[in-house]
Amino acid sequence: MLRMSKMTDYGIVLLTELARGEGETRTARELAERTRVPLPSVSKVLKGLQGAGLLVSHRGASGGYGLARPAREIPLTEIITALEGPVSLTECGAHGAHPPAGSCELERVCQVRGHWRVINRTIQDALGRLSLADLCAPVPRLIGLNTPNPNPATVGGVHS
Amino acid sequence: MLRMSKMTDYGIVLLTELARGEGETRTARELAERTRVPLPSVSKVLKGLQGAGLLVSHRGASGGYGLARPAREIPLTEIITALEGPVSLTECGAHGAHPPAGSCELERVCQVRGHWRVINRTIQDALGRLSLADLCAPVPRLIGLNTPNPNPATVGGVHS
DNA sequence: TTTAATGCGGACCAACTTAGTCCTGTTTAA
DNA sequence: TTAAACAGGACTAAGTTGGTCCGCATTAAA
Repeated sequence: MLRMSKMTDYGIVLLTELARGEGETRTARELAERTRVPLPSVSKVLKGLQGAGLLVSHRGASGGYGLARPAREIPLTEIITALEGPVSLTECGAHGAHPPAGSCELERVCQVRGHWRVINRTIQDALGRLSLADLCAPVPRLIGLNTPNPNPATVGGVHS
Repeated sequence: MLRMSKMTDYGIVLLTELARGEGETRTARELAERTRVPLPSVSKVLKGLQGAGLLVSHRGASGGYGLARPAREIPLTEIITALEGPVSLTECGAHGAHPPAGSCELERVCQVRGHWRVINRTIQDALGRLSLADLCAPVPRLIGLNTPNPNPATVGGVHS
């Protein structure tokens, strides 16, 4: 588990497809055909991405969707956040510094909260270092993610 | 979103409580009282952790639960995996190398899959570097998670 | 030997979430 | 004027989740 929703998954597939077309706008139908994602779902996801400012839409005949920014400037975190809210493994870390008071009834006794901030931040950093453009590149091992430290941008810098 | 289930959250709270007692066994009731987690849920979670080999249980009067290993040797990934299955943002990366054939109907056309392997691996690594013992330590900034890395690639800050 | 405390295993349910469908607008190029 | 396309919902079926409850098995201690 610990999964993204299917819609988010779709969203990423659709965005990469769009990004491959560099600047071209695509209709929902077209994207559905290319990616095999069912059209109504495509439509729903694209609406969401448009609302979040990642896509621009053109209505009317020969309308469609296009990236609002170059793929290089769209971090993966932003995509995920747009489609399923803040990236945070726990409820209590999701709303910035102050969770709505009382939202976690264990607040008073919970000894672990402080750590989640760090963990969530780590994951956000890891995801944030990948851009949509990276996801379009054919080779999967482009970034020195785990490989012990070829460059400074190693994800998370967790290495004790 | 991208949340752990509440049960997993409970599990971690319970384990840290247990770890604080170094070697002592605790009854489910006792843990429920200390953590304010409802007893039936405590019971359910502890059963799960026992089944996964993280806890040992002693039945009968004056029984209870204890850690199966020193807290230092229990990585966070293992806890999460025990309670909600493999840590993987996407379905298709969850079952090791081969997803059950056909489980993802986009398999043929999906251009993104390779990347998920890397991303999932990254998150697993990040979580795996923290042990239960780390979560018990009072100070949250013990590990140089982000700090040694004041580089510009920070994105995550979705919610300030 | 009896008793009471404790974990074990499962069935069960209500509430919520998710994915997917569908419909009626509105906009716009041709 | 028309048809293609997005906008914004309402709606539904299926699945998941959190939580409750029960009877059984085990065991320390009285």
